[in-house]
Order: sequence, then structure tokens, then C-alpha cells
Amino acid sequence: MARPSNTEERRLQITRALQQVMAKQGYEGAAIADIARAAGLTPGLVHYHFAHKREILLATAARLLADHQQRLQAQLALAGPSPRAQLLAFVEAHLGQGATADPEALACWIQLTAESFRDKKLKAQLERAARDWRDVLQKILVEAEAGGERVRPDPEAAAAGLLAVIQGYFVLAATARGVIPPGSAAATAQVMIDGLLSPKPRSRR
Amino acid sequence: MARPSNTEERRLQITRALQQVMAKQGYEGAAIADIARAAGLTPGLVHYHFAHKREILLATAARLLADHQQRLQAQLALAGPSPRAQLLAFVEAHLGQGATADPEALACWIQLTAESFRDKKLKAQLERAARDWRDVLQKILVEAEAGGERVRPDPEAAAAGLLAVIQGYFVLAATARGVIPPGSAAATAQVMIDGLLSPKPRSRR
Amino acid sequence: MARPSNTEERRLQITRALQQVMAKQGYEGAAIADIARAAGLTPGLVHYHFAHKREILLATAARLLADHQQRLQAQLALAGPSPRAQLLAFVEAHLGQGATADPEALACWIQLTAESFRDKKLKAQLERAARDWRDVLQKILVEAEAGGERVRPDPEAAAAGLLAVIQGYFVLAATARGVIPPGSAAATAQVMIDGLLSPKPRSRR
Amino acid sequence: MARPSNTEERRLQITRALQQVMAKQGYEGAAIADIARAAGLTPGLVHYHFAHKREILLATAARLLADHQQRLQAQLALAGPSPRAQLLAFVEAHLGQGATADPEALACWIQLTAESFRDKKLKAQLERAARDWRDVLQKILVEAEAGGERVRPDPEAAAAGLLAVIQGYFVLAATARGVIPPGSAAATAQVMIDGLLSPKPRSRR
DNA sequence: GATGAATGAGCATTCATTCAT
DNA sequence: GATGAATGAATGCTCATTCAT
Repeated sequence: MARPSNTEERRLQITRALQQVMAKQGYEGAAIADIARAAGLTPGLVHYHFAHKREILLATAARLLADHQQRLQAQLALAGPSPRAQLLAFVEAHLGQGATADPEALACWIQLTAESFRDKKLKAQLERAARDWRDVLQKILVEAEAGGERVRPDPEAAAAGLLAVIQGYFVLAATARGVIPPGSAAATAQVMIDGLLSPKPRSRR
Repeated sequence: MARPSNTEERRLQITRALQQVMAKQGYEGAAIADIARAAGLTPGLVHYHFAHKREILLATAARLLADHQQRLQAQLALAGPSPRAQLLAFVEAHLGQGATADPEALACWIQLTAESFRDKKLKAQLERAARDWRDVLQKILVEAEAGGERVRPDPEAAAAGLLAVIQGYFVLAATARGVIPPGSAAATAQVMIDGLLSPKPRSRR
Repeated sequence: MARPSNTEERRLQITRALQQVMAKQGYEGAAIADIARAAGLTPGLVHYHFAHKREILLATAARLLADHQQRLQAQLALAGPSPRAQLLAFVEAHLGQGATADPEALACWIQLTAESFRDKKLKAQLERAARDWRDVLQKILVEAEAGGERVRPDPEAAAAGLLAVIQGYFVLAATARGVIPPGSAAATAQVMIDGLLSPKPRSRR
Repeated sequence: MARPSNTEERRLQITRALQQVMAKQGYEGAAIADIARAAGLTPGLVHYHFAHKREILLATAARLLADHQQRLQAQLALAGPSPRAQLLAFVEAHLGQGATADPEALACWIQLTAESFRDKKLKAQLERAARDWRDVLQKILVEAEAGGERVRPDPEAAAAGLLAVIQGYFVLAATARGVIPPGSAAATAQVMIDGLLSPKPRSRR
């Protein structure tokens, strides 16, 4: 009898709007009125679905991370089971052609990072995501080791290093695009992986 | 007759204060009153030395970049002339013990990055710094090539990649400290460099 | 569902308040807080209905001019159709008993005039009003000429001159009340009109 | 021994600067810093010669009025002694070719008028000037009457009316220049005077 | 659910005035 | 006399949040 709830739809609309606005104006600069306009809603209605602006931020981060996680899992599943193939897929997923092509997403990501200094919950979200991400890499590297590769300095450090490479490319792509030769990111990352992951040296006796 | 100008001193005080406040609160969150308090001045006086808040931002970025540039040059000068030694020095300067130990500087750096989306001049400053930075690396890599090393995929891409590693570690150190095994950054970066830079393979003829 | 808009009402309240405050304190001296207080509103609400203070100024001028225009038309319509009667009505409307009795309106008028040097749009508004005003007079004078009167030096100049008389009396009434013998304005203006408008001299051939 | 005082010179510099700045920005809009810049001085020095901004305003008004008074007396002295000639000279002095050509002076005059609502002393200055002005006219008109002219409605009212004409032309010239046919002001005023001042009608018995 | 008016605290900026040098 | 740093109060404007309708 009551009208069916459209809350989930509205929340999605609103977090999408924040993502869009925040990419250009940052979180502080994204007035509720701006978000509402971008979502095609009214300010009052935004506050009906989110009591506080901060909650929109958290919901936006959660949605972005979940989306990313999902996409990543799908791409890893498509790749073969070998650790090398998994690493390749991981890198391609993040740095391959078009992966850094969405300036809005990159910018929004950096704004979230910056905002995390002011919001414990957001910080925890991002930290947890980074840790999960690293754990995925670490697991692949441990398997590589088990498969006879040498992983330097060790799987945990190497995983963190790979994560750093990806994050660093994101930052550069977002803020100093001209600095990266177009299309070079994935290839360069692969070369770095060759450093981290070398076949067990039987030869170097 | 006239009072001697103390503007330079005051501007330094003020940019230091902004750096400090911005690390915690971001640029938007850094009220002039906060900056003034951190600098031990009054809000009116801050505006006497800087017409607009934005100018404090630019001056702060300029000072941070200049300071960094200077420190980096000094450390590169101390290292030996060989490309390997230069690369090592470069990495150590950024990721060595204690290099990422100043959370205030790291946080401020990220806030500047985030703010650069809203300020053309700041963006230009950061882009130029990134380019300069990469050029330094690229030059070293070109010399390495001239000295018989193989640089993959090519000096420009490799330089950009190294920059990305450093930036990425900065971001992780600032936002997800627990993800990086303590002290592993420099060593891992070195291993990656081993991937980028391999001795010219005589065997693979 | 939605609240009915009361914007027009509020805007009227606010422009009335500005008129009142500006008469005493001028435009610059009329703080939004003062205007709000005079209107019985809060400063925030004033800015909800007018984005910028300047817009209140323009709206106030527009309202005053429209009100005046309307009153004037009504009084001209009441007068007989003869040019002499129309001129008499015009002068009476502006300078007759009580016409200059509202010090607030007079003061506000002068403040608007002064402010017009700083605001192109306001200046355009006032210029257009003055031109309209003069055109009304000019048309009456042209009809007078058609009716056999002599208009000196010519209808356009005479109309401008009459406008000047009225404006001048306004200024004096507002700033140096003691200078005008009470009640003399309309009579004196009539005498001046006798100079501008004389019967075609058959005798003086 | 002490350096000779240059106070008078400085005060003149400063009031000239205020006149200039006020014409464009009004009194409130004329910051001490602006005045100082226009005078080629420093803000501190302005306050050395005038304790308060308001005093600059009063000094500026006093100087303008004195200058005008002096110029007017000179022009009246040049004219013949007959009342008609004196009136003609009076009108020419204010509305003749070039008399309203200085937009800065006109604008400044209106700003002073507007400001007089907020400053009792300024208001008194302007009122006194207006009265003096009218008295000069009234005296001429009384002489005209003594000389056989008929002055309508009476010398005092006619003098006030003439003053109004002049003030009104000033306002129009400053704010709605296009409304007055170029060069028509003095001629039109003369025609109005013909209305005020008619030869004693022997014929109209 | 939805709207838009209303509030009140916060903020950058301006500026007359003071004062040490 | 002259300079320019320093102060503090005032002001226009923004904005998250609340709430009556």
C-alpha cells in the first residue's frame, strides 16, 4: 500500500553524483546543493536518504571499492591459474590500455585519499582495501615461490611494492599526465615484476 | 625612518603554518584563523602578507618543492658518479630509512595533489616538478645505457615508472602505513630497478 | 507535497527593508544584517532569496521606479487631456503638497543615484527611467505645440529642463530643506513652465 | 631647525585624492589605501595629517565649496551690475558650455550629497552652502524687483527654484547624460528665468 | 517520499586606525 | 615627518542541517 521504497536507487544516484562532483571540486567543495543538482534531486531529499554529508562519502567509497573488487576478481578469474598469468592480469587490470582512462575515477580516488586524513572511518575503509589488495598479490607471490620462482625481497614486500607502483601510476596519471609515456605503464610494471620475480638461480652458482 | 620589511620572514612562518594545518585538515579545512594561530599571528596580519588564501597555498607548494629539490641535489652530489650509484642515492633519498618518516610532509603532499584539481597554477607547479624529477631519472638512465646497461622498456618509461614507485610508496605510507613492511620500501625499489636495468645480455645473442 | 513558494513576498519585504535602511545608511552602510533585521528575517534567509546584495539593490530600484511610474500614469489619466492640464498634473504629482514629504523615499533616491556610479546595471535602469520620464514630458510639449503654443527652446530641451527642476527640488528637499519656502515648489515650477510655454505671439510680429 | 611644515600641502594632496577616488568609488568605497595611492603617499601618512577619514571628507567638501564660491564671485564681478546680467552670469557659470563638463566634480558632488545623510557636519556644510547660494540669487532678484521687474512667485521662491534647476541639471548631467540635449541647459534655464522674471505688466491692467 | 524555506555557525576578506621604528 | 607592520571588528556570503507543508 505504501509506495515501494526507492531508497537504494536514490542512494546510488546520490553516491554517483558525489563521485562526479568530488572529482572536480573535492569533498569540501561539493555542496549538498551541487550533489543534489548532479543527481537531479533536491537538497532536502538528499538529506532524507543520508542524514549527514559524511555518510555519502563513506557510501561512495564503499561502492567504488566494491565495484573495483568485483571487476578485479572477474579479470583474475579469466586469467590462467599460473602465478605469472595472475600477476599479468592484475597489472593489466589496473594499468592496461584504458585502465587509467577515466579521469573522474582517478580524481575521485585521490580526493578520497586526501579526505581520509579527516575521517577515521574512511581511513579504515581505504586501509582495509589496500590490505586486501596486497593480500591478493602476496598470495599470488607465495604461490609463485612455491612454484619455484624466487621472490625478492620477500612476498610481502614485493606485494606492497607492486601496490605502490599501481597507486603511483594512478597519481601521476591524474595529476601529471604528460609525465608518463602513453601506454607505457603496464609494460614498465611488467619489467619491474621481472625484477621482483626471478627464476630460481641455478646458474649463479 | 621606515620600518625594515619582515615580509619574507612572515611569509615563511605562514607557509609553514599552512603546511602543518593542511596536513591535518586539508586546504579547505585550514581556516585563515587556524593558520594564523599556528603561526602565532593574527588573521588580519596573514592577509597583510598574502592577499588571498590561494597565494599561501602556492607559496607553500613552491617552498616545499624548492626544499625538496635542494635536498635531493645535495644527496645526488654526495653519491658517486656511476648511474647505479645515482639511482641508489635517488631511491634512498626518497624511500630510505626515515625518508617517509615525516607524516606531516607526506600528508601535506597528498593534500596538495588533491588540491591541484581545483587550481591551475598549483597543477602546473606540480606537473613541472614531476617532469623535472623524471628528467633527472631519465638522464641517469640514459647514462646507464651509454655505459653498457640495458634499460627496459626505455629510459623515459623506466624513469616514469620509478617516479610512480616513489609516489606510490608515499601514498601508501601516508594512508595505509600497515601495508608496507617497515623498512622494505627502498630495498624493494632496488629490486624493481634490477628489473628495469639489466646488464647487456651477451649470452642472448 | 512541496511548499508553496513565498519568494515574491519575501523579495518585496527585503527590498522594502533595503529602501528603509539605505535612506539612512546608504547602500554600503546597509549591512545584510541590518536589512534582515529591518525585514524581520535572518541574514541567511536574505541570501536565500537574493544571491548577492547587489541584486537587492537592483530589485529595489526596479520596484521604486515601477511604483512611481504607476502612480504617475494614474495621476496623468485623472487630469484633463489638454497639454497644460497634463503638465500641471505632472508637476503636481512630483512637487505638490506632500509629494516631497516622504524623506525616506527622497533619501533613498539620492542614494540610488550615488550608487549608480558603481553599478552599470543600476545606472542603465536610472537612465532609462529618466529618458522615459522625459519622453512623457516631451510628448505633452509636442502636443502643446500642435495646439498652438510656442515651446522654447524646443520640446526636447524644455522637457529635459522640467525634469531637471523636479530632480533639483528633490535633492534640495532631501538635503537642504530650509532652502525651499514650504509649499513653493509646485507654484514656482508652474511659473517656470510659463516661461517655457508661451502662447504663440501674434502681437510681437 | 625643525623641518618646515608641509601639512597644508599634504592636506591639499589628500583632499584632491579623495575627490578623485570618491567620484568613482564613493566615500565608503574610498579606502584610505586608495586615497593614499592616489595622492602618492602611504596610508600611515594620511592618518598623520587627518586623524579620521571623516575629516578628509569634511576638508574635501570645504575646499570644493570654497573653490566654487570663489569662481562664482569672480564671474559675477565680471558681469555687469544689472540684475538680468547677474542672473545670466550665474546661470552661465553653472550651466554654460563646459560648466558641467567635469564628470569627476559632478560625481563627487553627488557622493557628497549622498554622504551628507550620514554626517551632521557635512550636512550642515552643504545646507549652509545652499543657503548662501540661494541668498545670492535672492538678493539679485530683490534688486530686479526694485528695478521694476515682476518676480514670481516671489524672490525667495524664485531663487530656490533657480537653485533647483541648476542642481537638477547637475544630477542629470552626472547620471543620465543622454537625457539633456547637448548645450541646451543654459538656454533652457534662461527661458525658465523669463517665466520667473517678467517686466511689470502695465498692459495687463 | 519530496519540496524548498529557514537557520546559524563559519569563513575569507576588507579596512580604519595604531604604533614601533 | 614617514613608513609599513599589526590589530580587531565588521561584512558578504556559503552551507549543512532542520522542518513545515
